[in-house]
Amino acid sequence: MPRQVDHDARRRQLTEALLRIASTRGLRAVSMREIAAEAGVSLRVVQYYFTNKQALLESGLTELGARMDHRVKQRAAAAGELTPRGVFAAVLGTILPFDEQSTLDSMAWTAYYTAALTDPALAAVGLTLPNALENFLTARLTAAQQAGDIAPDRDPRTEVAGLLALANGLTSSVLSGQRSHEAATKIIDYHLDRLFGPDAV
Amino acid sequence: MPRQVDHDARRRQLTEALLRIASTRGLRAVSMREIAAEAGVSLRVVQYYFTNKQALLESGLTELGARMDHRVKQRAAAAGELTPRGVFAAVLGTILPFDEQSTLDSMAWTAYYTAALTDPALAAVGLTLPNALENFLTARLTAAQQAGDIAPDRDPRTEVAGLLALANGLTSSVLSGQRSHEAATKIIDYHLDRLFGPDAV
DNA sequence: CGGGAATGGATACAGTCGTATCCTATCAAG
DNA sequence: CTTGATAGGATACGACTGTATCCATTCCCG
Repeated sequence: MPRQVDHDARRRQLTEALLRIASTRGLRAVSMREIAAEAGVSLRVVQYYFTNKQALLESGLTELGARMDHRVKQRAAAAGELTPRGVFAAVLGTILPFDEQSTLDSMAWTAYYTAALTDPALAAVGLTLPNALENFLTARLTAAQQAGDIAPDRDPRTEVAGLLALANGLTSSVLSGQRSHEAATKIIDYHLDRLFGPDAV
Repeated sequence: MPRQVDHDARRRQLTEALLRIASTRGLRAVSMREIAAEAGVSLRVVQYYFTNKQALLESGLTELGARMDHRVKQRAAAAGELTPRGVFAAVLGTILPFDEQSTLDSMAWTAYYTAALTDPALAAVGLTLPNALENFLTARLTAAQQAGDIAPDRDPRTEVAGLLALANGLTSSVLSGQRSHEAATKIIDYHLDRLFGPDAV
């Protein structure tokens, strides 16, 4: 066995095992031993690379945020030159679970969100991405308004808050099987139509 | 000690203790012994009135649904004669946490919702109320459309789905402290204005 | 080439969990 | 007054939890 080990890779491996458990069986099924089994290592290894279970949990949340961030950028890049409406469609469309992996991540995200309601340490880590998203979109919408792309009587921050809440609520209903991904996308498109006007691209 | 005991009252007492724990410390903090301590009884009593922890959990979810149902009717009654818009304002306003008790219940509801994602038994119990709400509001909106209260090109079910998702998403952000109750109410009112027209009561 | 750090296997510890069992009061009915 | 069901206190069980410790490798560096 080598003495030199890529610690970051090891930690990533364990974090991914953690997220796999959390997204399929819930955060309550996450234990040190379960992570070890899922990652195919011994319990000692999990202890070796993470001082605490708490540290492990926070690492999982950070990884989830990074994945979401990466997905948004990937979507935006695939769409090429983006109109203001295109930016919103990309971001909100990325919040919705649209393939198996993003569905699993949304499950894990929901589990973390709930845990954060009664665990301040997780709340601090978990709120950074949503807040950043809201600020980013608000800035974009304010610029779009100054460019005349949306009506001047709209309040950008209120609009963005509503759209993000809508996307989150729709994610919930898609995860619980109440609605399909397509139905949720239609509802978002419908609201974007109302905001940007029906003939905006 | 009497031999005759009101079993329903006993079960309600225990269920309320369970919900108090779930809403303040999360479902993960709910154990048979914690419920006993919270209710001021012995562990044996909890076992005596509920065969399982699972039965206890399902009872908590049922009670949460009943509370929500009761609150909606109370609000609607307080508003007296209700316009179509009034019905929507009452229902959606009741979904949002608006006082301490409803905030606690929303916390517990969120915890249950997340648990239901990986626990089919809970999902069966938990989805009945949301589905009933959606059907009820869709019927109301369809009637309002036939009466000419909303534009004929709107799809009632899509509108209702969007509004319920919005209310749920706003509830999440209020619970996590991202937004105040007033800000959330404003966003809902704003969307109701767009649906019913700004001069509807 | 030998020693000390890096890595991880094996095991132990004190708690807590859900559940089961044993046993004792209490009270309604015969 | 006695009997038997009801109600609940006390305690035990095995499984699982997070964490700590002991010990054997392996490999880099002097």
